[in-house]
Amino acid sequence: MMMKMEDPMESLTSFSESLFATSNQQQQLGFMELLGISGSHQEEYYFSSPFGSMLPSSTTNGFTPSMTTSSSPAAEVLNNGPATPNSSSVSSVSSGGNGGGGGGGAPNDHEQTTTHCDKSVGLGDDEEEQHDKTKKLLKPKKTSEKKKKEREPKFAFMTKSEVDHLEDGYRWRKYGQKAVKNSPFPRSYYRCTSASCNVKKRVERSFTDHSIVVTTYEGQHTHHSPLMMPRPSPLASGYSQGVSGRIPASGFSLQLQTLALPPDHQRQQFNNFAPLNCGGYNSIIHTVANEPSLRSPASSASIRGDYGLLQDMVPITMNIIKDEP
DNA sequence: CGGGTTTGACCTGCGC
DNA sequence: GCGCAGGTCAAACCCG
Repeated sequence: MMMKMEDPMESLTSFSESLFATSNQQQQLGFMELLGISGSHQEEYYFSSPFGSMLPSSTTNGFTPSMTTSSSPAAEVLNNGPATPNSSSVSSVSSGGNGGGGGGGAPNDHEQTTTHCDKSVGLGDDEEEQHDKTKKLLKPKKTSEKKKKEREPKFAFMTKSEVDHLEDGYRWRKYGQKAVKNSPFPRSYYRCTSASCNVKKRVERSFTDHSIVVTTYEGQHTHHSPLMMPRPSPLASGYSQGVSGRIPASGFSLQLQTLALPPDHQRQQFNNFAPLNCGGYNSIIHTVANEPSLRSPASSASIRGDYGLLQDMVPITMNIIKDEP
């Protein structure tokens, strides 16, 4: 739909600028706030991972992640850093535009059951017809709903990772996959498994830099992260402990590839990625080494528990994001 | 058996 | 109006 490829460099610039422009206005937003509580016209936010070579260190001093206050339906996008030849670029954006797709009007699982309609009415004689009707019955709902479904705020991350589906503390159910034009990588669609939660997310890889995963969240979780709840899961427990007992209202974590940058750069970039760690939300970014062994859940758990490192790297308070002009 | 994934078909919006 | 691309559905399949 409105996905358009743009010049990576240009995108990065505009993206960064938009971020800077709004950083002062959205200084203390937590991740979930960014996710769900956004300005009425803020529809999609893009964060570029502070890790990896995505962001040139030269830009980090100014790159203050924040929401874009793009008033246009399609927040302009991203990019990525010129630091490496493989810098990715993500295109993007859409304002959720379509919202619609088949069944489009049924973002929620429970709503999907709306097959209510008259599946039983006027059943066809044969299966084919029945099947056909079943599908067509979805239409009334769609059309009956407002023309333009309210657009959920979106929030995108660019993450340098070898795994497509990054662990973020929530449980997701994949409900679709689609080939993306101009990209050899398919886009996957996930929906939060929680019944009353209609948060969705799209996961796709940057076709310019295969190592970068673009995750776009849409909606707002109406529940706590399953992984944050007391469970006999090493990962969950490790994480909980990792945050020093502070169970986030909305946990969020990302497994990111470690940087091949000096500690100072890591710190700086991490700080610049403050939104994940601000507003009182203990959103955490994890660094995961390239070693496959470290990408296993167990390993991730161990890393999660190592909040010391994160703490060392990331101040709980949002210093950077608060940087005044 | 329940829950998650795969996949082909369908629907919608948009650009031409 | 048509075609394209994105988004979603849901049956079939897979797996623990």
